[in-house]
Amino acid sequence: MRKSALSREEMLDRLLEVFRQKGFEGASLVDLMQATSLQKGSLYHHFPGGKGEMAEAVLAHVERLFEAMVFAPLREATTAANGLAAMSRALESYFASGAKVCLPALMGLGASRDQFGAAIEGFFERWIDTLAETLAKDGMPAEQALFASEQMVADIQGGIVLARALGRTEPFLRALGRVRAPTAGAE
Amino acid sequence: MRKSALSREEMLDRLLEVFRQKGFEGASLVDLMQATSLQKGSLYHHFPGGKGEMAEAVLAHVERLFEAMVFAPLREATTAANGLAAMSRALESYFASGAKVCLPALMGLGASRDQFGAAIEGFFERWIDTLAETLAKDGMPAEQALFASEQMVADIQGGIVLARALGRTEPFLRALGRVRAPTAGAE
DNA sequence: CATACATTACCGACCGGTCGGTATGTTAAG
DNA sequence: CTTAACATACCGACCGGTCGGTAATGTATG
Repeated sequence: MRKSALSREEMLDRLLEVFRQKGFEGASLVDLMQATSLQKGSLYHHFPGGKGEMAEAVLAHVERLFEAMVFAPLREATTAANGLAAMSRALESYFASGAKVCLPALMGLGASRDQFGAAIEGFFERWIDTLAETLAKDGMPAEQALFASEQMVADIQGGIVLARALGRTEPFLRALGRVRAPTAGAE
Repeated sequence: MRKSALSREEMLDRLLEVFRQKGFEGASLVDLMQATSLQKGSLYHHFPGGKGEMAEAVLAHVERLFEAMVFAPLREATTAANGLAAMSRALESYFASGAKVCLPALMGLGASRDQFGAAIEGFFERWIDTLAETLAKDGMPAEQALFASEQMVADIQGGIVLARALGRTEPFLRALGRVRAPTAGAE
């Protein structure tokens, strides 16, 4: 068997970057070829289902990344404050302080939601649930923890929207600050 | 002069709906033709600049809609609570309880940001500024009002992201509830 | 009132280019 | 010498955009 020039992880990383910058509809095969340094036939060798399969694989890749960078630290944290701090740190680097976009959010807003709804839904459900379990470590009642988690994720996603729209990173960084802060948040 | 079958407002409304559902890249001229019941040549008669000019006009249209439905009520409100309630009501209907998307946000996240950055930035800046002025009516210091406004808009936008991603309207409705609630929010 | 004319809305065929996708190799490592 | 990785030539469909033309309306003129 001939060895692959690019590991599958590396491939998914590069494809992810294209989808993040251009969205599903906006990303052309030429874009994906250039990003991976692969010709069309080679791309279809790895992803016989074409662009759709690439996006599906990339979404699963994003969920794995989050599992390692965000969800696991949340679960392993002994206190809610520690977990929130770890999440905040991870998000700041993954989203490049708000300059880069959340692919599941972008695809959820657009028409690609129809095709990839399950993966998108799973991603956010897992994020919110894991976060709620972390908040419950401080004794917060389950229902309240769920609402507070939903609010945090909404605040973060809105922070990304504003950061991108305004061309400034501060709205995102302030949203992260609110997540870390013990005072603000749910009543 | 021949009278137009569709008023320009009606035209922009229908184009807006297409861009909201498919995004800028995803909306094809055929889609836009079907939505307006106009042939290609007619569309180019009204928008010589093509799809780009249509999107530009639609963004301006959205800002006018918000001016009438959201900004004006905010300015005219005598108390912050009244203004927030009016905004909340307007947003719930405009976003169809979270089922429909915010076009400036969608375009800001995608690649179309490069082309329409100014309009997108203006929209959100105006929203946040108008909201901050409303909060200042209750005596909130200017800087704090600006941060609180930014948080509210972020929370709402995040609510839309989550509502779309999860296929449920509740995350958006709860975000609106937080905006209306006097207790929660900025510390 | 009639009619000529300018103006504008609208139409649909057509353009070159790019789209996503496929079929058929060629290369190289086990 | 099999098999996976990679490459290339090619396809029909669709893309955004252009263009020559037609139909309907307002206005100026007689």
